[in-house]
Amino acid sequence: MELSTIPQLFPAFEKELQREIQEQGEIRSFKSEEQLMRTGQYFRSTMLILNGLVKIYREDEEGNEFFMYYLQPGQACALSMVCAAEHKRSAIMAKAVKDTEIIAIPLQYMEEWMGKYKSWNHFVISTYRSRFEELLTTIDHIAFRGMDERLEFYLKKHQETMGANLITINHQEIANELNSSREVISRLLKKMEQFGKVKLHRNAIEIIQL
Amino acid sequence: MELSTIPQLFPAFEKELQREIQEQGEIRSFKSEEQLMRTGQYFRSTMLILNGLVKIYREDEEGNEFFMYYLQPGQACALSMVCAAEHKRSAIMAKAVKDTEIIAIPLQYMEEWMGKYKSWNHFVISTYRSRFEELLTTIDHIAFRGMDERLEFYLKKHQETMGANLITINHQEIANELNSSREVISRLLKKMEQFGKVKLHRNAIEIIQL
DNA sequence: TTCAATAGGTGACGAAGGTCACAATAAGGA
DNA sequence: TCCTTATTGTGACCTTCGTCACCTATTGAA
Repeated sequence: MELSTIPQLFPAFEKELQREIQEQGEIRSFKSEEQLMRTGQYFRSTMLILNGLVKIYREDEEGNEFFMYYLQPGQACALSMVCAAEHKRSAIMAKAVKDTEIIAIPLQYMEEWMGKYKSWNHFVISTYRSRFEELLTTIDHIAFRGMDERLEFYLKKHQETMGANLITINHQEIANELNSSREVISRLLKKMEQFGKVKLHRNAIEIIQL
Repeated sequence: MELSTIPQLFPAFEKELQREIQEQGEIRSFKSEEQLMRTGQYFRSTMLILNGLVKIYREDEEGNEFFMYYLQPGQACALSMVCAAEHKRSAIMAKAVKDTEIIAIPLQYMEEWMGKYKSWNHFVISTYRSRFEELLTTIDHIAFRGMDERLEFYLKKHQETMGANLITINHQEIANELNSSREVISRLLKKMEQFGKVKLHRNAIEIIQL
């Protein structure tokens, strides 16, 4: 990647800020399936996604994980901002779903830039905003919807984010991400197949009509 | 209230900012039970709570409401910030639970002050932060916990926020706020009474031991 | 090709929680 | 006091979902 991608991904940032990011930020690479953040971890930096794709999960004490939203290139992890700023443990887990590169911004710069660069300030705030809305949507689903609707929504999100109609995932993983069980997901998928919404394959689900 | 309370409630704000708030902000009063914000409404201002107490709810299309968190004097509604800034409809509902006064800050100042006053900037960001955490806690509860635990948590929050062991509320209202049904809440409360955790009265619940 | 591992299918069952019907108890007016 | 209304209690029943047991199908390595 290097010198070209920062201006491309963050065109709204001042030239000077783009330069500082490149100077002070530390690039880290993660293989697909690798964890970027673990629940309980402390942060001394926030992370901007350069390429790849990241999923954000909430975990409980028993290790149940619960998928909340995707992070794409050009976005930042709002939680890493919260945690770094408040010196708190991470309450979430982040996992790469493709090979992913991020750039880690140390806390000190993150704060310094807030006063120094308008665009950074705006970026931080709009990151909070958009994640706030994602969380509200998530709450809607688990509070008001049944597993069938949640599964459809999950597949739809996956489809949009990946830009593909063939989702390569198995039932067990979906169950984990929705905090449900494999059998339930299998049954619901079967029903969706009967309604012509999807076509089931081994290790893959083909979206027909959602 | 008037000229004294702003410095008291927002001591971190610059004198000049406190003055501007008083000049540009519009004070509004709400009786207990009155709605401050409705789902679907547009905002042109954000609101700071001066006194009283406000509850924030998520609503779905069928009018089910779902309690998320309290707002107390000295706090701001993060959602009104999001909505005002993005010119979006409100996705939440706010209701006064005591007689409440707020001060409404028009969008233009809210944005102007972001650059002008460090303390305002910090206030906005820390408002997002704390509400973010509240939402995560809420998600935890509905994703991982049963109704029994959620009810206990609900009562505990109520107790802490009101600073009283006697909660005047009926079972139906609790059910609404937890998006459950009256019978379920009645049964769970009965069970809690048998365990000596609460004592039930008409229109009131007395907290013994949670 | 054989076998073990992985993925998915299915029936039985139980627990949590929602719904319905209706009884029992206040509380508050007329 | 008597009647109406609001609140709470309770049993019966249903749906959704989680769990268990066990089966079948696919795949890939030995």
